[in-house]
Amino acid sequence: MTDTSWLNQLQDNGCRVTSARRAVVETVQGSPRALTPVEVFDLARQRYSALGLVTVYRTLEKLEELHLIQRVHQPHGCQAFISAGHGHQHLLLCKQCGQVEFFDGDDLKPLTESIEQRTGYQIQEHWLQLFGLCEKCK
Amino acid sequence: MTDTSWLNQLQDNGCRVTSARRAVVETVQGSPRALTPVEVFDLARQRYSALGLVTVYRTLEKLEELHLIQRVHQPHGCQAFISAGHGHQHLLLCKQCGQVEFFDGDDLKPLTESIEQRTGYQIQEHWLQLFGLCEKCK
DNA sequence: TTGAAATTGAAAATCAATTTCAATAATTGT
DNA sequence: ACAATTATTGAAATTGATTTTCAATTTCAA
Repeated sequence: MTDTSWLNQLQDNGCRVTSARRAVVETVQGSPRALTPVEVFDLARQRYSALGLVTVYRTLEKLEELHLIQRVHQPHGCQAFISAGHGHQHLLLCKQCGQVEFFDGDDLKPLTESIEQRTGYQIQEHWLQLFGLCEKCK
Repeated sequence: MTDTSWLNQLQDNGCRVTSARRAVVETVQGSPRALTPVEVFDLARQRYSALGLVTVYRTLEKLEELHLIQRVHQPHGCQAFISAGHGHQHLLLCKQCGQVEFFDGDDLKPLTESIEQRTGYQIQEHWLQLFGLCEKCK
């Protein structure tokens, strides 16, 4: 998915394409790591120096609504965003460099069914995240 | 694990046992749901009305350090705490009433090994959470 | 019982996130 | 191209959560 397509999607949802949004979109889109709003702000200002932090928050909110980005939960904090995976995916995070990757192929059916049996719960969703070292960092 | 034992563990780690801490400990210990600092504050003041919110934050911090409680991450927020499970466990959360349960029996080895092969990552930890409806709520 | 040291709550400070608002910029229809 | 409409902007003010500071109090070991 390219920058243009993100901007197009924003446009298709009644948003206008502006320099501020372009800067935020290009920054988040091009990052292999999850970025906090302030990190996005600092990086995106290299592209558009008049950018305000408030606009970063607002743009991230819109991008999240459109499922173009998603929040990343970590032991240290949960304010960071990464461009979203497609469909149902799980996260793989490098504890060293912060790189985020997605993987699918989760065959959790047997596990969830056994838990449903054991606990009486009706399971609707699951979150799975793996933490480790990426190829470069290990 | 009983209240006394939590207080004993605090004491063993150089802390003093006070009315404020007793109120916080008893509140968090007895809750089937994850509680935010403010929720702990409101509930614990029923036991010790002079309690201050700052002390709640400080006590929760100590209890987390001793692994007696743990933070619960949810889509809506990540500020809530629940008494910790023993050993490596996973969370099962009721989306209706907020009840938290633990389960183990995670057989994720095959999955993580396959991901290591596929991605080149060296996986060190994993987080698994299931969301659904508990027996009463479904 | 006493005295040192930890703990307390209130107030102030910090930090993140949201709201308000007048000025500006992007689109639409002409 | 142009004006009119409407969304978007950044700054400032606001809110809300968490942390720090500090003098008074409480715990506990001797």
